[in-house]
Amino acid sequence: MTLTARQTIDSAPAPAGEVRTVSDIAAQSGVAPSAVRFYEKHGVITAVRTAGNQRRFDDSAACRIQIAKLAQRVGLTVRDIAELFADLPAAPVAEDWGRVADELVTQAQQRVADLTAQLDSLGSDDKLCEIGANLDT
Amino acid sequence: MTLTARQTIDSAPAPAGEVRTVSDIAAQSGVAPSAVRFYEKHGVITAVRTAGNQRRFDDSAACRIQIAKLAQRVGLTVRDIAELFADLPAAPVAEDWGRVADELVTQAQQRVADLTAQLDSLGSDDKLCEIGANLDT
DNA sequence: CTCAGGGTTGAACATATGTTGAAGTCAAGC
DNA sequence: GCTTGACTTCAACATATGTTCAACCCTGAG
Repeated sequence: MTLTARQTIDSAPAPAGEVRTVSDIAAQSGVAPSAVRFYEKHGVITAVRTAGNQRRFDDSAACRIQIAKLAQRVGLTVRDIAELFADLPAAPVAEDWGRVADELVTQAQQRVADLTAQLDSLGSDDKLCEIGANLDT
Repeated sequence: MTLTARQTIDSAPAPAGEVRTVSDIAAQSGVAPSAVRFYEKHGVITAVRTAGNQRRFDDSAACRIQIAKLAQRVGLTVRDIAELFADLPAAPVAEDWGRVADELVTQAQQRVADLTAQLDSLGSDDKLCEIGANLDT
């Protein structure tokens, strides 16, 4: 452990609310603290570290997690979600959230569109799936 | 193993195509044989057994699996899918497939509707998620 | 009947998504 | 400066969704 002069974060001008701990985010987002650590590990949220190596989150973390839980319900994986958030700035503004929300809804709708298209093609007569066979009984 | 007079299945009047093996279904549906066994174990498909204890499927099995893969993409679990198929008759007719497809699309659309509703409520000002905060910078 | 190819089970492994617990460190009030 | 509660990491466990492997059994063609 050669920790080379790590300095406390409040030497940087934190924009305002940068003091959320793991428990804070867990409480705000309604998941377990272990899940918060899991999401950080997988890039869904990001943290800065205190001089003592503890995670500190900003307000956006709880929001990201709540969106992530919604995204999972429509079939996105944690990796998908991390990518969805990839272009979110550190301190997102309403516009940024709107873009992410739009993109998420678009992806979800695309999946449903794929679903209906594939179901249709499964039902079409020249396809593999004999939906509509044995009509002679 | 007290096997009490197990008799061959072709003593019953099989409706026509009841001779698909695991490999057949795997090939037809584009998944691995191990997945076919997995889906049977979890109630997504059903099999009858030969006198020698081998699985035999009808044509609907491949179709169920293809639908199952689509359903997974929109967030349904294998359990969800087994339930979705619960009211499918043994030899489904086009109508039956149609009902299942409709139900699946409905569920998928419901999930997207939930997504948009929840995203909206996250964005609304009196809610937890301060989407639209730090507009003072 | 024999034999080759494919089926059976069960266990171990693999990935995704988390949770729990142990052992140790940090932070903050007194 | 101590104490207590929260935080750290790491490993093990747990569930969902499969795959792979070993050992053994069935089926069907010749």
